[in-house]
Amino acid sequence: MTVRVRIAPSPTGYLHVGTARTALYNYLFAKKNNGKFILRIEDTDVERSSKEMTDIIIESLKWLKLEYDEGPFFQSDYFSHYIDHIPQLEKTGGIYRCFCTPEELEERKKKVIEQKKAWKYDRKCLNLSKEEIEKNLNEKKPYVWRVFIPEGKTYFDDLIHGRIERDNSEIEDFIIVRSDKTPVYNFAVVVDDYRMGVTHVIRGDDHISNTFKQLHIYRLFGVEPPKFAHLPLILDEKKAKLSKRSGTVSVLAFRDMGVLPEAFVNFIALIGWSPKDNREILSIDEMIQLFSFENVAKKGGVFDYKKLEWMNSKYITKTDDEKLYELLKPFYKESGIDIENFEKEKILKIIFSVKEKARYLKEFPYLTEFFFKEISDYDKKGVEKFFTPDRLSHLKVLVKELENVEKFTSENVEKLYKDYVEKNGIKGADVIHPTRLALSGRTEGPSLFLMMEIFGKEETLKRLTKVL
RNA sequence: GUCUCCAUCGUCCAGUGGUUAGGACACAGCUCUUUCAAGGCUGCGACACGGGUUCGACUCCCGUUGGAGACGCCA
Repeated sequence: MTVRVRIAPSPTGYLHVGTARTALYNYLFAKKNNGKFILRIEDTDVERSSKEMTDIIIESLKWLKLEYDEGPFFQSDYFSHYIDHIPQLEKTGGIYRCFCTPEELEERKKKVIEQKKAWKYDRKCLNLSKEEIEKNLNEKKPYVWRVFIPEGKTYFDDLIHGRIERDNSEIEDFIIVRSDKTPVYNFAVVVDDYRMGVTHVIRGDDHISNTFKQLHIYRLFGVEPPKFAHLPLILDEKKAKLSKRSGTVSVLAFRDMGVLPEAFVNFIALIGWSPKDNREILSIDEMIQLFSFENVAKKGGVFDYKKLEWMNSKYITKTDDEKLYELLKPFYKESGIDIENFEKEKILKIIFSVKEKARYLKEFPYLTEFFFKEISDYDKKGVEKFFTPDRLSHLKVLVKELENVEKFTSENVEKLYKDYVEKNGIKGADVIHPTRLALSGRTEGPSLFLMMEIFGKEETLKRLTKVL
């Protein structure tokens, strides 16, 4: 039997980091087993679903390079389809009409909770007589369909947790069809997963309680349920389920910060899973190779921004300059610099000069902005420290010598500085720091001699002369 | 509150009866260096607790405690 898995986000918000990781694990499992990865949009909540969000979800998946083999399918396209199954289920005697209004329910629920008891639907409509039902129907009273939960126990063997069991008395007679005839999540999921031949349901463990309900629907259909794997949740610093309130959770927000998709995927993969040998940097192919539920943790994991930063900087460092050039265009544009207006070779060198420092692509413009604009203000402390009379007098001499350099390469410039320092018995820092400050206005930055080469002779001399 | 899940360094993971309990991030120090980073080295730092089982428990069982999740005509 070929493996078929799905990711089933609801288009009521951006693609969440947690959903992204669920998608990743589904993807890894599918690829590992030569199976199919399906995208299904769970939009049965018409009120809260939107086309924009659907587009964002698709765009997010695309950015992550988690390509789906089938879909996207939309549950809203099958609305009538779900209801078609009701007569079949009714015949089993496993579902029943409930005419209780939300208001009535609310009232009864309140009373029960006041007595500090757990609320569960009280089955008021379970044993309505044929006549009563007819009467209600004739009066056009709205009703929902509920599943009757018999006595006993419900259990399943989770691929990650092992057997999970729950007494049926803990499961209420839940609703599968709303009074407006639309299916509720638990019902739509079962119908779809079955229709699509989903073999493994891999989802967050916040769905465990839904699984029990869904199992009862499978039972009524007389159909073998799929295998389940409930993933531990991704947590925030406070160890609560990661949510909008926890900070940035939208996948595209990470893209916009300049996180590389490969780094992001690598990072989220490692929350809740790791290869046996503790490797940290893994390509998607390696992950596919190594993925197994045996290595998936049961415990929820905190989303550690610091580690993401570290990993992203690793990926940036190893990305080649040409590729970075392409990726960086929008980030520079956003800060008002059109790098395509400059000589590409020069931009490539600029990128190279700071790529080991950047943690996010977004940092490049700031890290390199002095290459693109004249310096008007110099670091205050730096000025006090480095623009002293003695140091400036050295610079003055250096400027003259620099003028005579024919090939203005970092090697040649460096040699010139080294020779000068030795000849005059001073410290390299005494001329290097003032030079850096004059060129960039900063006390820190890329390798100085490389900077000089990038600026070229003319611009270097211009900037140096300006501070003398 | 009820039910379910979970429990190794601050954080993410290794560890599946006998280990000096390992790696990574973070943090601190040292080193390298023209600066900041990066790199290299070192350090700090954990088996929640209590009972069993066993010759022997971080590893198995049971409790306790703690944390999380679910308790919608949301998904």
